[in-house]
Amino acid sequence: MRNEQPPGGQSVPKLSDVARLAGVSTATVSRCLNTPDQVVARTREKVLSAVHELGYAPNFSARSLAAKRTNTIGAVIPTMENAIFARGIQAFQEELGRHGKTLLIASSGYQEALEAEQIRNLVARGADAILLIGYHRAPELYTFLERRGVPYLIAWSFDDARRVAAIGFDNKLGMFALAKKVVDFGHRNIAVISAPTAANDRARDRVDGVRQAIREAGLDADDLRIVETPYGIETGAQAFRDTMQEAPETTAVICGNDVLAIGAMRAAKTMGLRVPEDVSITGFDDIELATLADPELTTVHVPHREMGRRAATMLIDLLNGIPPEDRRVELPIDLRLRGSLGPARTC
Amino acid sequence: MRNEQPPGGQSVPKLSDVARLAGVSTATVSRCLNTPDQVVARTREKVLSAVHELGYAPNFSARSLAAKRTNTIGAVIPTMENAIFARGIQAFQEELGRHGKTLLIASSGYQEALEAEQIRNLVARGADAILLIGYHRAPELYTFLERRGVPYLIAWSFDDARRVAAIGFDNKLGMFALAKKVVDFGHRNIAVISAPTAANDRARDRVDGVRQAIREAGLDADDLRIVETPYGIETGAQAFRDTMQEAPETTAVICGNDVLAIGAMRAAKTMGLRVPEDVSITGFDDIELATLADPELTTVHVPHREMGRRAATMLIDLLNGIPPEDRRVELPIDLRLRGSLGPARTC
DNA sequence: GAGAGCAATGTAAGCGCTTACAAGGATTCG
DNA sequence: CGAATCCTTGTAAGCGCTTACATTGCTCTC
Repeated sequence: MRNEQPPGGQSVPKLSDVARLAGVSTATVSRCLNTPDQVVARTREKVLSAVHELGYAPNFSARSLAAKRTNTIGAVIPTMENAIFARGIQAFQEELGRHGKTLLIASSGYQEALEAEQIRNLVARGADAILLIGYHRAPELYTFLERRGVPYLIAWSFDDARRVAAIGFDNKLGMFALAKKVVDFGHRNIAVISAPTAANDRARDRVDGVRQAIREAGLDADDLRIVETPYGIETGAQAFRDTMQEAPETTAVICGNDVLAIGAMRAAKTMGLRVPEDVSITGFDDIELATLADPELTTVHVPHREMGRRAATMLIDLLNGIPPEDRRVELPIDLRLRGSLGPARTC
Repeated sequence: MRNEQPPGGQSVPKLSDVARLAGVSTATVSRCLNTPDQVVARTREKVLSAVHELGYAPNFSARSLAAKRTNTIGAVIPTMENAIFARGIQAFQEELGRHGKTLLIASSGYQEALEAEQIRNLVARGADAILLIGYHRAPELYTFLERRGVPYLIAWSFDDARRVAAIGFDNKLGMFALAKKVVDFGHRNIAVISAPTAANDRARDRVDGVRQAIREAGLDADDLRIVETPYGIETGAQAFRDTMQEAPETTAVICGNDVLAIGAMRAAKTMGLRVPEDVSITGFDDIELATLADPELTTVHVPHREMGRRAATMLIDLLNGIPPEDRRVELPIDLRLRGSLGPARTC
């Protein structure tokens, strides 16, 4: 815990020091701290004042070891760098804090193997429960968690067919609604810039949503130009440039997320294309950037903070033994139609 | 650690299970895992294959309790929501991971009392060392950390006069250079929108930098209009509106950070003010948003990723006993002159 | 070839806490 | 008023690991 005997002076007080000072047993001190109602008021005061006097703080490792519980919740997110998860995770953490839990965050950099490692790592570190983003991962990981008895919750995705605990939204439906609007605006030459779909069900669902909208509009989904590129503004910009060069007839570019869309808008600007007169661009997530862009970005709004907050309470419910099947929440999402989407140019 | 006996079946393997299977003592297994060179190759292989067969993973609580070391580094940052710290912290975490350390993050929401609580919390949770943002905090906290023998590193600020370990930059100097440029552009009616300075030395230093530039230009620093507002795009926008209403003669608004500046730019746009023709706006930090704004934001560039990465190695050095006075790094910062700063309008 | 020296492994004592169980004391009730 | 009951507190056995120290079996050296 400490890497050395504090050179400063006295050593760190332990529970037995408090017990001695208060004139009670260690069990009583422990109870004062954990289940105060089990201790009569007079004793409690004595103990608490001893705690205060010594500046005692429990050693979490010892506590966890003895109690077989760490009060730590783990979360593996694809990235911390972008605002997509930051806001939701912040709310998640705040709510956990309110319940006396600590959050341990790991990021996987959108790499499946790294995610698996991080999950195992969090479990080894004693996470009582784990928050995961999206459903896609090796089945062994799910069985691993179940064997270990570690509850988990999927967030940022929701699929009614899966029986695991989840809070999220229907990525496909959201994108379907948006793509439908794009079609309604008269666009027929549509391109999609997506994050890599191989290990990312959210990205995949979103692309599927576009496809379905295309089909329902009586268009041929095979004509849809789809390009996948890693997450980032610059990659989005590059994908946009490539797309418009190879298919200049494109009038609308549907991006799998706001970050790619912002990149696309920036590329459009440098290419001298006006948005939305020459080309419409849409995103997904409604991060803060969306309304900062000029024109503002048409996108699908996701209630990040609410999702984070409720994910925390759901995870605590799971910890309290509520069965996962009962903890499944689909959040509504809605379109935010803004300036970046306009009627198709009639060339 | 686990909240119940796994319902799935066999229980979690422990070190003694590995020892039994490998036919060695628990001490040998422990050494295999921690100091492999102390174990002869043949034994090591036996042990490792037993580890693999059982799917053994050490219990971190037990390990920490016994070894008095958690391999966990704590960090208390003002907020996770904005990109300011996200990038640096991500790099920090990546580098820690490379050294087998885990990062435990807490956020204080820019509240001094909450920060104190979080620091004590991280220490109680056994953080081997702690990363803090800026110097400003109650002296008791510093003595607390020193008494506990927990090394700490200050980041995002650098003050050569302080002898504690730090990696950062000179906020005052950076802002001084920027403000000088603003003055060079002919601006005489300058306003400052700053984050609250009471508990934030970075914000304070930046304002001081502006003041000094004003004085050195032979202007009266008392004429400088300074408004403080909490961190956020919308608060920045509001502060800008107030400023321009009360002092329409203002030709340049120097913001304490990019987020406030972005808010100001947005407000300018809605007020029909052209940037930089009618009013120049500058920021500080050079977050991603800065180059997405239109016009792009003139700001002070901070090497976030490098700072995060090096903070990690420095903290590990501290853990290895290198004295804090030797671990003090001032990073260079430089101006990024972009479109949002132009000559003062000659009304 | 015997003693010294060293490398590899084993033994066992905790690390600081929680909690099952036991014990004592107060309260209630017939 | 004694037995049954409940409430409060104490006793002590671990939780799973690390590590000081002891032991064993080598390899060297002269």
